[in-house]
Amino acid sequence: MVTRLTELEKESIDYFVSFVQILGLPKSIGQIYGLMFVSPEPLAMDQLIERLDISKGSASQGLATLRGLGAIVPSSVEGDRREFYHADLQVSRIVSHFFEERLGPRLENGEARLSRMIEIVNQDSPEEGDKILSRLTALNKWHARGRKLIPLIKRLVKTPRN
Amino acid sequence: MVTRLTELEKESIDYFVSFVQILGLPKSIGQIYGLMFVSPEPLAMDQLIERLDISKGSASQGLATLRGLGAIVPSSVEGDRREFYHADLQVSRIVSHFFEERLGPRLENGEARLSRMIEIVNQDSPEEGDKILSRLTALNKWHARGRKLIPLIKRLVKTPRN
DNA sequence: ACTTTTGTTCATTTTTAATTGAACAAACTG
DNA sequence: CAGTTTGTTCAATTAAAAATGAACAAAAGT
Repeated sequence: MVTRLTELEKESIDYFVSFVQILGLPKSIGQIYGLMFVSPEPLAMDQLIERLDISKGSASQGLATLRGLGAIVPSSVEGDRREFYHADLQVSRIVSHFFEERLGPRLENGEARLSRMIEIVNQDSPEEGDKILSRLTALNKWHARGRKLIPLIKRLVKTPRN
Repeated sequence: MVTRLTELEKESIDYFVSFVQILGLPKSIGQIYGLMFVSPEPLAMDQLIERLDISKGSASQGLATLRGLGAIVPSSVEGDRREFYHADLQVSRIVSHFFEERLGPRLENGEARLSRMIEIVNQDSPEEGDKILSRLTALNKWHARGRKLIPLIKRLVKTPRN
């Protein structure tokens, strides 16, 4: 890193880097968000590039992703042509996005595959397939639970009570 | 793949490969579990190697991980020295393990880092740090929620009601 | 009109993670 | 006890993901 980062910034960056990695997002996104999170003023892309010592490409891509997540908000600065951003406190957006975009489609895809499997067992070997069928049925229940889990998590994650 | 797999096996393997990838586990683990899931008889390591066309190393490592997760159960076959395994239906184990081993430690680590950050702000800039401090406090609430979320998910995932 | 600033895109490079297979160890076999 | 079978470990290879930076485009300034 070219420009020295404060202790606070370093901590925040590390914090969010490890956070986004849980969700399988690239490190650079954590760095960007981490720096913005503790920055009182909004930041522009070239500031990120310099302070985090990342490439233009990573910065541009990272900002695009964070914008897409709603995790950062564009904010213009008087007399400056650049686009500035500040962190949106709604970390919930990132988490919600994760569950909606990542888990949701997989659940659906999984359910399709699952019915196909049940069909196969029923057609090909309805006799000896008992054991397998019960396993597949068990899996099916999992999907039902998964479907319940998502809105539940989203609610927990969104409501800022207590 | 050397030995031809049935349609059912292929579907199951694909299903679990994409499942374990959500959790960030290697593909080979999904393959192994997927094949076992639809296998009426328990399977030994060399059968996995042959049917899935994976290496000894992957098979051994994969089995070790699945054993560690409690996702497969050793079961001996009369008159055969090899170690056989069958899939444990408790998929919950895998999910629980994920939340306990992966999320838990990160939460703790995150909390430590968070208090450090709050300390830094209080020491270095108790005046102008108001904004940042409120952000950090917001984050703290997130940890509280995360802590609540884990047992909640584990309960949902474990109880086989409905 | 042309020069500069700001930002995006994407082919290449770098980094990271998973897989392989040879070497080894332990347990059985005859 | 020599040979075989079964399984683990780990250095080297391969494959997948992320980061880089040059080329390009769009808007602004002069």
